[in-house]
Amino acid sequence: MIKEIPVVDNRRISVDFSNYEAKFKALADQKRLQIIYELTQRGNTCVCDLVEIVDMQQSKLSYHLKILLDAGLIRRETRGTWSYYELNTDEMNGLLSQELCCIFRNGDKKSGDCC
Amino acid sequence: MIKEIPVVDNRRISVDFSNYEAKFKALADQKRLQIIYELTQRGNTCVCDLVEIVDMQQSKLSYHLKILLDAGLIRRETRGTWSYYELNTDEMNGLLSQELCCIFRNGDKKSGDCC
DNA sequence: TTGTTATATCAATTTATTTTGATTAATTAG
DNA sequence: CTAATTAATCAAAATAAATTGATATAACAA
Repeated sequence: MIKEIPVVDNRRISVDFSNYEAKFKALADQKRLQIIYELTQRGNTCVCDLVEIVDMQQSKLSYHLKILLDAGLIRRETRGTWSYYELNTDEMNGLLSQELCCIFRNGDKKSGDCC
Repeated sequence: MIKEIPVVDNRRISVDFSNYEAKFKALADQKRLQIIYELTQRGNTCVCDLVEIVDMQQSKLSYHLKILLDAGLIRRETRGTWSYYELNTDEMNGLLSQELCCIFRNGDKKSGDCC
């Protein structure tokens, strides 16, 4: 069988795909999906509450929040000794389909709410 | 600080989130994203071609294709000794945003193509 | 200051995933 | 039949990610 040698744009693959890899990796865990689900439902939430909501030991929760934060899927806001986390709506909406609305993302500004 | 004890629906989390976990896990790898990208561009593609396109050894490619197949993100069709893989359009479109059109998914039937 | 709370980080361990090369199974060609 | 080809699977090794308990840091209260 005679084949064309395909041209593969390696720069794109290494630069661009790694970005998506980090984001999907952050989503690729049930505990983190649960965290995202709760943030989708509740909006801005204190870690002190999240510990109980997701029933996870503190250092473990902190580890998973960091992965979501580093991937840019959530945002942190610190008030005193408290940390509050919320979804990064733009990132999540740019990544996930409308069908996941109210599970792992919220509505778009334009099209309004979805649930 | 007085807190409400939150009610967490554990059945939902274990049953439902695990399904999404598997799908996002399948997406959480640069090599698999590259495979998906190529299938998005090319449509139905033979493994014999894919080996060269993504420049990956055969057993490794087979391993990654299986992960995508098991997650339901792609479909296989066998003709003789050849295997052809293509995107599972419905699954990918139900999962990923319109913004990822022509990278990791294609257009919807209704709204037409996106690139 | 001293003690307490909230949360992040660290190091060690455990667990899961990926890679590799070899083998197997199925199909086809000679 | 025998040899060659395609692609899946297997077991071992290598790599990566998650869990745990302990510690560190910073803010605040007494």
